[in-house]
Amino acid sequence: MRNASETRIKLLETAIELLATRSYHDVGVSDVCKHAGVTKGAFYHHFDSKAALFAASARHHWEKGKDELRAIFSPDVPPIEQLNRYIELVCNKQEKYAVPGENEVCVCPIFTAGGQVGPEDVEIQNCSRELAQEQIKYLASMVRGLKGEGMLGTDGDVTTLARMIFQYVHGLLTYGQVFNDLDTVRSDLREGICRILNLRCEFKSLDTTDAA
Amino acid sequence: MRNASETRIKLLETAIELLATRSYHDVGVSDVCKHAGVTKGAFYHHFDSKAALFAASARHHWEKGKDELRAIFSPDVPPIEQLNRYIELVCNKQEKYAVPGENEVCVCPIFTAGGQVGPEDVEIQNCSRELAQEQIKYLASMVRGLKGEGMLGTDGDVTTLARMIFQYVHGLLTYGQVFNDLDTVRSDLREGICRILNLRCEFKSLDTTDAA
DNA sequence: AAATATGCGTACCGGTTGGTATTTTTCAAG
DNA sequence: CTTGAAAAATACCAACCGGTACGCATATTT
Repeated sequence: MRNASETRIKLLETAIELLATRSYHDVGVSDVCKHAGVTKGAFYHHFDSKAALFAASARHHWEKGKDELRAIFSPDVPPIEQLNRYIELVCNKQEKYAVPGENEVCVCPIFTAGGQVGPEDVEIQNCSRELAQEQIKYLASMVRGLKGEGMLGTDGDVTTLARMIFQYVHGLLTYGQVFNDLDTVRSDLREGICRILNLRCEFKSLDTTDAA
Repeated sequence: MRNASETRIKLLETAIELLATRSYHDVGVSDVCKHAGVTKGAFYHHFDSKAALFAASARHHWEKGKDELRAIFSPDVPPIEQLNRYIELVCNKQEKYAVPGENEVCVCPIFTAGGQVGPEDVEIQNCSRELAQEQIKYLASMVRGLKGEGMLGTDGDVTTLARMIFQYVHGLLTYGQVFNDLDTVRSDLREGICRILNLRCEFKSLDTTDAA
């Protein structure tokens, strides 16, 4: 009777890990078990179903990363710096979850899964929507900040812009995954976001001291 | 022995149709057969495998739509009009393949499938990449046109911009599919593309007579 | 210490799915 | 009309996968 919550967490994190580079259907319960070093008996002791695992897994992953997000999008951080850190965060995730040589690029496992299951898997879809919206909220606060400091060339609804960034980043990552091309992801990420925001040229550089 | 090529085409088109609203794994060979009104015997007479069907299906779909694309991106059509027609095309696909009430939004079946299969399904992935690149080429010619007429606010590499539009549209459609929200797709599509292109405000309207 | 509950392993089941073997039908050439 | 090959139907299989039954060990309770 080893530590129960430890096993549970191991399963949760293994699930997300595998989902980052493979599709929902490609990641089987047995896969997760094998990688987590437990058996199916243990699995179904902790979770009711495969869908339940991935929903719980997504929420766990989100909660774990929430502090990081809060730190990045904190009001203490200047908006332009928030943007830089967000971009850096996306890149860091690549290094963390991608498998160099095999799967160079990983997507947002939560949101992607939402698009890979049918309407019968309501649990997954709801989770996907919910967390996407939360992420967009954080982005919106950043956009509001940038707008407040007059860094956006053209006007635009804050929420719409945040949603567009989310959409773009997701599309970019999918592109990167299909082409297995991390370099393009890296180079397009910043420019794509800046274009959507219509960020004034003088603020586009990495150097945040420009903002002064 | 009914018309052989007819059944073959029926299978090809049924496959794409189903793939537009469901994931690659959710669309079974039996599904395709049932919807196409043939049996598995007929199916495996025409195709070697499920992967072969979808690869062929994607190419067929692409070839069928190529004339339309050529018409839209023809040098005879003013660039701004090309953009309008492209946006309209994406919306029209929605009306054609989406299932109102159930699946409001459909994604590009070819490219999406590429992200849903693992590296073992090389056939599908290659096809996905190939056709994505072709589509980007068409977009690039449009971007080049817009740039040539000085309609783009900031400078940018033509191919990069085309790729970004592709990425964005794909991300937007996935978003629409997950949230089952066609309205957002419609409203974000134009604005998102215009922002990526940084299209000068005076050309943003639908009315192409502005360009004069 | 007996009783009980929890954590987890082993073995297995039922349904689905991609794919095959075999037969029947259809059509066209000789 | 015969023949032969393509087209398509029927029936079937092996593999896989999500899920279950059940047993056993370790902890917790009484």
